[in-house]
Amino acid sequence: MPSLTAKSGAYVPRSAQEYRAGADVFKALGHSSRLLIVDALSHGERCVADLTQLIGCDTSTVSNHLSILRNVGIVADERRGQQVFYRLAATCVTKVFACLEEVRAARENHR
Amino acid sequence: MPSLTAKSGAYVPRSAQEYRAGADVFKALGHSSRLLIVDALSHGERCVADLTQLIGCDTSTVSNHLSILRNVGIVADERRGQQVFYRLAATCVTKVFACLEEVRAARENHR
DNA sequence: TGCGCTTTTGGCCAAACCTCCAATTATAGA
DNA sequence: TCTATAATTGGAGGTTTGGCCAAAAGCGCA
Repeated sequence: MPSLTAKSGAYVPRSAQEYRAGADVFKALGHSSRLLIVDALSHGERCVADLTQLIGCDTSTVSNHLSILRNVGIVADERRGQQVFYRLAATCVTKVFACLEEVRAARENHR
Repeated sequence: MPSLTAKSGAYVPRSAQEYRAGADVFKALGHSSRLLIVDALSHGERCVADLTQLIGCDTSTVSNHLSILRNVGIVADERRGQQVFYRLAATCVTKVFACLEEVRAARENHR
C-alpha cells in the first residue's frame, strides 16, 4: 500500500488539461534548435532567413520550429513586406535559462 | 540575403552542446505525467508507489519517467528500506509554473 | 535461505517527432 | 502581368518516445 509520505492533504493536483498545456510549452522548448531560436530572439526580433542561417538547416524546418513555438505562445510573428519577423511573446522564458544553470549544478552534484 | 534585424553583434550563440543539454531538461518537463510528478514533489517527497497511484498508470512507466527526470537533474532519489523516495533536486523548476501562466496569457492575447 | 513487497530493466509495438524535398502562397518590383 | 524572393504547407523517410508486460534486482523479515 502507498505510504503517505507528504503531509496529507497538502497537495491537490491540477487538472489534466493544465498539465497537458504546460507540457506542450516545455515540449516546444525541448529541442536544441528551438532553444537557440528563443535565445536569439531574446536579443531582438529576427526574420526566418536570419534564423535559418543561424541554425543551419532547411528553411522549411525552421518555419516548422517557429510554428511550434508560436502555437504555444512563446513567440509572435509579424509580416513586413516579404519577410516575417519573429519576436518573443513571453519574455519570462529568458529567465528560465538561469534555472537551467541550477539544474545543471544539481546534476553535477549528484554524480 | 538575410537582413541584419537585430543590432549587429548583440547576440552570440552559445555552444551546440549547451543548447542540447538545455533542451534535454525541457524535454524532461515536456510530458503531462512528468509535470504532475514535479508539481507533486514541489510539496514534498514521494515514493514511487505514491506517484504511481497519483498518475494512474503502470509502475514501470512511472519509474521510467522518474529516471528521465533524474538523468537531467530535476529530481533526486534516495532509497529507504524497500521504497525509493524522490524529491526535487532543482527547486527553481517550481517557479517555472508561474512562467507557464504568462505564456498562456500571451497565447490568449494573440487569437 | 526463502518469501513478499517495491522498484527497475528489457523487449515490443504504436504513435509522435524531425528533417528534407517539392509544391504552394504572399509580397515587391520591373 | 511576369519574375524573383521569402515563407509556409504537405508528404515521405527515418528516428525517438511512451505505454504495457514480463522478468530481474534490491531490501526486510521470518
